[in-house]
Amino acid sequence: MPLSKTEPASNNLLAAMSRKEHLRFLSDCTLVDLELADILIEPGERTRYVYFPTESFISLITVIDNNSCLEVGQVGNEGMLGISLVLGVGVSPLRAVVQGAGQALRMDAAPFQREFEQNPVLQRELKRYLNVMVCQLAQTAACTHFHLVEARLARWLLMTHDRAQSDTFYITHEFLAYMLGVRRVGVTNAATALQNRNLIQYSRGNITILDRKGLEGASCDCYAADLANYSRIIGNNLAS
Amino acid sequence: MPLSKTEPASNNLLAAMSRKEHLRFLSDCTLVDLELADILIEPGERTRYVYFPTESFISLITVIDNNSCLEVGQVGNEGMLGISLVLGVGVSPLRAVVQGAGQALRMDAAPFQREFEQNPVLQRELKRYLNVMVCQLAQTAACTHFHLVEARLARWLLMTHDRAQSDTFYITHEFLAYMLGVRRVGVTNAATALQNRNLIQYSRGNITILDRKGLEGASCDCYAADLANYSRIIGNNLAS
DNA sequence: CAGCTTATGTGCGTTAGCGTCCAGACAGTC
DNA sequence: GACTGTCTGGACGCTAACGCACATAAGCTG
Repeated sequence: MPLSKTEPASNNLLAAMSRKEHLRFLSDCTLVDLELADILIEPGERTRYVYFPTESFISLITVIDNNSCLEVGQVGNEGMLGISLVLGVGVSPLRAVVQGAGQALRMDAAPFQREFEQNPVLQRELKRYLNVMVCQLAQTAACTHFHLVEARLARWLLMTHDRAQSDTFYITHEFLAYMLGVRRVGVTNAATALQNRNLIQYSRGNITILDRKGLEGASCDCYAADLANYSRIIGNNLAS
Repeated sequence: MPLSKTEPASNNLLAAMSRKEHLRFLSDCTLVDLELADILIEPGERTRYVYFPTESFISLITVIDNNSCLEVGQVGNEGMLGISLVLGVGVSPLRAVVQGAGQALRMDAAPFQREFEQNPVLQRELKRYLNVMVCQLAQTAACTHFHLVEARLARWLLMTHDRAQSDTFYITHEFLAYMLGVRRVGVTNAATALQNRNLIQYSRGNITILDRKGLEGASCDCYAADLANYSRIIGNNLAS
């Protein structure tokens, strides 16, 4: 599918390029629709495509002991899936699952690598972005270990809210449990607590953020730390 | 201190360079002695030096909530401290603490970046190494969350054994607790269990690995997974 | 509207790890 | 040989999260 001319699909990583570079880059991209729960890559698989979400967003998940899962990162229109190609490595260590349906720009790995080699602006952006991911990974490792499920859930909701481009999104407790690496019941309890405080409202998978400020208070500081890292390294305004 | 001519100090990342490149690289390095428990950098500080351990090794630690700590990586003679310079970012997200005293090659950040720009072999090595670190970070995040202290301790001992170049090294339970993000008593219990199984022997901080194979059995699979990642990406033989 | 599937809520007993305190035990020092 | 600081071991009650099983409830399908 050629890139639609009517859609002003945007991804922050590409925004810094000159108009000319940007157009050339887009000419190698395909605009695809990502569907909820699609698995874009599994650990150990070769990276065939890179994705630049425009409306969609993606969870990066570590799989351990053959079944336990833990989300260790998210990719929205601020980022890119397949970043390890920047390091010349074409095998993913993580599972990537579509968390929010929508469009994304997709490019084959080979042209992406060629483009990356010869585009200093893109290099700068992607290297910084990768650094942000590394910081988030470290933060998440500690957060997952030290913080209570309720605070971690609040953080997750905030991160997702930033990427969902909407106050409402679809995610069941079951799936959330799989992201946070806890029991479904643990999520239900934490979610009930947040709902009782009128911070969120949910029903059968449809979650609405009612009180963002309140959620920020309920979240651990990791959310704020991530944002601070992002703006220090990339220097823009992901925060609403 | 100029580089001693008698010491065949070696670091795996530099080994792939040609002899000429290697010598030029070393001419910009200083051979330094790292002392146990030295803090080489704190989160948020600028990277003034990069270090290539030859005999020494270093722990990378996430600091969260102003006091909680968690080790998320180790740097021995297979690696480098200051790797984020590869991404053009000169601020460390982590604390780096000397875990094993000994020598390391140190270089100022500026000449390192110049050298990196113009040395494709070094680029390839360091990019791959960074990829290994990212994989380990993700692995550690999940391991820390899902695995029991005893298994995590065994993993830590194995990782350290690989880098200590000796069956005996110095680390108190107190310090170990700080690495693993648990109570000192938690470490004592786990260590006692391992000692009772004749896998290790310790006294007042001096730990000796008695039965490496046994330790591998007591460890979670994360140790093996890390090794597999390392050899897949870098392709050498860190494993004993 | 009947029946099914999916999502959420509740209620057990169990457990790993926590925070805290204190007791022993070893090693170096005066 | 007594003193002191450091390291290790054990005990206490506490709590977050676990595993499991079952009960409601909301939407979809026929």
